[in-house]
Amino acid sequence: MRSSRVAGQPRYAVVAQALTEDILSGRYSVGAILPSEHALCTQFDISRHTTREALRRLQALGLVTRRAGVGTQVKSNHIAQRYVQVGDTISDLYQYAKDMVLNVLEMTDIEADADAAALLGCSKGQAWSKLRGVRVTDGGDEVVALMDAYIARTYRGVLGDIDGADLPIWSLIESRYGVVPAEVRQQISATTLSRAEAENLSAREGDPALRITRHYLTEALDVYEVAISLYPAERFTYSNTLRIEHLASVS
Amino acid sequence: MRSSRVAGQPRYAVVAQALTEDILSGRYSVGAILPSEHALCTQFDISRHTTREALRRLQALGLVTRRAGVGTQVKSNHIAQRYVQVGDTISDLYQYAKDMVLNVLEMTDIEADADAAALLGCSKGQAWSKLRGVRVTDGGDEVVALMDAYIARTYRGVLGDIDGADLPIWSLIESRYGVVPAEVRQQISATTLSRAEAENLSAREGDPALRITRHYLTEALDVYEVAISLYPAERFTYSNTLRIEHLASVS
DNA sequence: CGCTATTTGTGCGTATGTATC
DNA sequence: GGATACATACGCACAAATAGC
Repeated sequence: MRSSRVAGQPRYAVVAQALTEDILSGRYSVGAILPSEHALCTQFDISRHTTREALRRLQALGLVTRRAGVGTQVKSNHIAQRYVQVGDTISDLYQYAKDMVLNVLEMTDIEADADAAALLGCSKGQAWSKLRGVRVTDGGDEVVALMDAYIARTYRGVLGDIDGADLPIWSLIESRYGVVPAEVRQQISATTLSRAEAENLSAREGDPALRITRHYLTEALDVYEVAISLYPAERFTYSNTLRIEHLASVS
Repeated sequence: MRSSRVAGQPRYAVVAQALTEDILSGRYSVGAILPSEHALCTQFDISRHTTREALRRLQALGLVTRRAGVGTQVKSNHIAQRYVQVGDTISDLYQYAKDMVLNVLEMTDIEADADAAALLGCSKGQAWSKLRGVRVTDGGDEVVALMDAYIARTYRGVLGDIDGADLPIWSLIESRYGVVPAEVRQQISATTLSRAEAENLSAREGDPALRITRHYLTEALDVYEVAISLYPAERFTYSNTLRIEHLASVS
């Protein structure tokens, strides 16, 4: 009978380790097809069940994909170490909205001119709605941010929900249309307040401020909302935690 | 003989779906132990192999954990939608370092006083090294950022590698010590340049700037490096893309 | 403390279904 | 259709981890 363990490791782990090393070292290059399950069974003198358990590990590591009728194909020659934004789901992006409401100052329907099209990442002439508002603390006594937002005409129905809302606009769109942002692109820069911006924020012209621009994209990578927020320096700090994602080890 | 399929779905998928619904609906609450594999086998009239495949799916969704001798425990009652920082590995955090080198202005060994301990998240009196430097474009003709960095004394060996390096300090630590940041905490705020800062940056006192503070933590959540970078507003924009992570469906 | 019962983990054998070429 | 490869599914046995007596 075959010994079921080698060096205290399960047999499938030994096989997974060997195959992993072969892939990382380039002996099986990306795109190549690994030996079939049957071939691996004889090569390592193990049952098909054990072979499949080993290949399952490689799959979990993102090294291979498997398809019936084709085989096990090498997809990557390195073990990805991804960083994940922590916090339950997307709530870190809420941070600015907690205990705050958005008061709308003005709202207009627009068709994208050249400048807007460049900002929105869409073609000229597309139909959007634009709004300007301020985020104020729940009591309404302190203005935290001035926000310009662009919303694709498809989701125009949320415009009525926005004034006084304590949620971000993308969240209102999710509630009403069931559309979740598949991708969020942020840009953060420092700037100084113009005269008009300072007035809306009860601040002084020339004060330093943080500008955060967020593009919200659908699964098809179409931009459907853009929000540009302006925070006077002392009223807001953006913070962010990334945690390494440990993929299951092969050992 | 039992039919191997129901409604075109594999049997394990049917079971996984049923169990998932039971968990999401709260019939099995968080912390509860699911019926044993044997119990599920008789309950659904399936083999243990099929039961285990179904439970594997729940595990992949992050709904349960399994331990020999204990059982299958419910860990979550919702399917997480995590956002992942895109880009290969951690390279988005490189962005500021591409084609730039760090010129060290001064380096000192310190022991954390109250202020430093608060900043570093360590206890008073701990041994650190502190350095100040500027990131300049590769030609050396333009200063992009002024940086203060604190490095735990354990990794003091990298100090000699830093001057002229075109990599972030954490990367130098990784090369020399094999330590990868398990968690990175970032804080981004707007500020204005002090007189001394402006001189180092060839800018004017009072100019707006972006301040990015990053804490790098080990797996044990010990802070081992802190970097505080100051970027004059027009010289840098922080950007960031989060993408939703689709976990495998149970069906 | 050791013993036992329970539960999951590992491993083998076999058969059939489904996808691809 | 046939050959090949992975997917699903049944069965069995023993090992390892855990909890409770």
